[in-house]
Amino acid sequence: MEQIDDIDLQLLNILHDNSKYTVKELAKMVNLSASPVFERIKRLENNGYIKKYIALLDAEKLNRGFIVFCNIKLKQHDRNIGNQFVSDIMKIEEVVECYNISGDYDFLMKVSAKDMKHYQDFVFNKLGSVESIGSTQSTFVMSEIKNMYG
Amino acid sequence: MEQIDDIDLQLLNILHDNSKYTVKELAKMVNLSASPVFERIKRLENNGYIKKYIALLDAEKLNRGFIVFCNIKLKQHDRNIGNQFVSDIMKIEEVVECYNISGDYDFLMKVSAKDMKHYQDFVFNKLGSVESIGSTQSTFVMSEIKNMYG
DNA sequence: ATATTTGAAGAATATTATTCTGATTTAAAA
DNA sequence: TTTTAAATCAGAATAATATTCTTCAAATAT
Repeated sequence: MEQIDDIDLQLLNILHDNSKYTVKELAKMVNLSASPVFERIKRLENNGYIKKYIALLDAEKLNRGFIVFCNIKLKQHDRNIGNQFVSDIMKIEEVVECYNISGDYDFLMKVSAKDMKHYQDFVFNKLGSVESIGSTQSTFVMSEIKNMYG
Repeated sequence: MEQIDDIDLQLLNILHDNSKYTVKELAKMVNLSASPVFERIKRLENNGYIKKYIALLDAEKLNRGFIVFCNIKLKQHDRNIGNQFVSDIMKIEEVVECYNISGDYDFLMKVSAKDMKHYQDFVFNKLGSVESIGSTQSTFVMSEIKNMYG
């Protein structure tokens, strides 16, 4: 098991916010030359500290700016129903995140839609055809205050 | 206002999942040569469809694998209290997302901690010193089912 | 039908990533 | 403390990629 030091952490924090810096720029930021920085990043990638690199898109421009947190209660709590739910949810593009949670509900989903009409259509037509769902409860996002990924 | 076509959408979807492809690789995927692909990506960046590029890190390896959704009710609903809350929350590193929501609570926060002990410490010491908070309710994530960003 | 615009391909160039070598430091062992 | 070995670094050399530029073809408008 590899150990990481303070410079590795600096690099991770920088890349988490912006992965387009050149190694030369990163080197200047952490007071090293390019080659050790390059090697450190490769090591962090190979050891799994960095999982992947992605582009963040503008949800509003892509007609996905209407965010809803949707709580789900299953009909029954056996493994088959649970697996069926997970399998169904995976195929629905509006569901961008889904968690198995504690509390009154079984799952919490983050849903990304164009607008209320689109969300209504999603609930009726998409969720409506997922047999394993017992009940749902929608919490609408009025504004995004903080997002360390966005 | 720029219009985007099907090839642009393909590029956006690819880059949203993996931004490390070379333009040559992307060109092959969308059946174009490198230069038009390069120009399309620059256009998508300049027009704001692509907001930024980031590295996704392994939360578990960085001692942040314990996820909790924390609902917040404010003491009062005036602008000062709200602004104070937002300002305070911005400084707390465990809060990775925060939304102003409809329903019984005012805000929904996604909190990222090392473990239950760390979360308890977060609630008592960090949230405990945010004066604007009236009450909280914690929903624990038992497992992550789907994450289009992770 | 002709001019104009748009978008693409391919070559040329610039920049950056990646590798390699030698030097320096650090840590451990004698 | 001295010696040895293992890491880590800097800087040069090379390879790969991004970026620019020119030309050409297709679509659209005149």
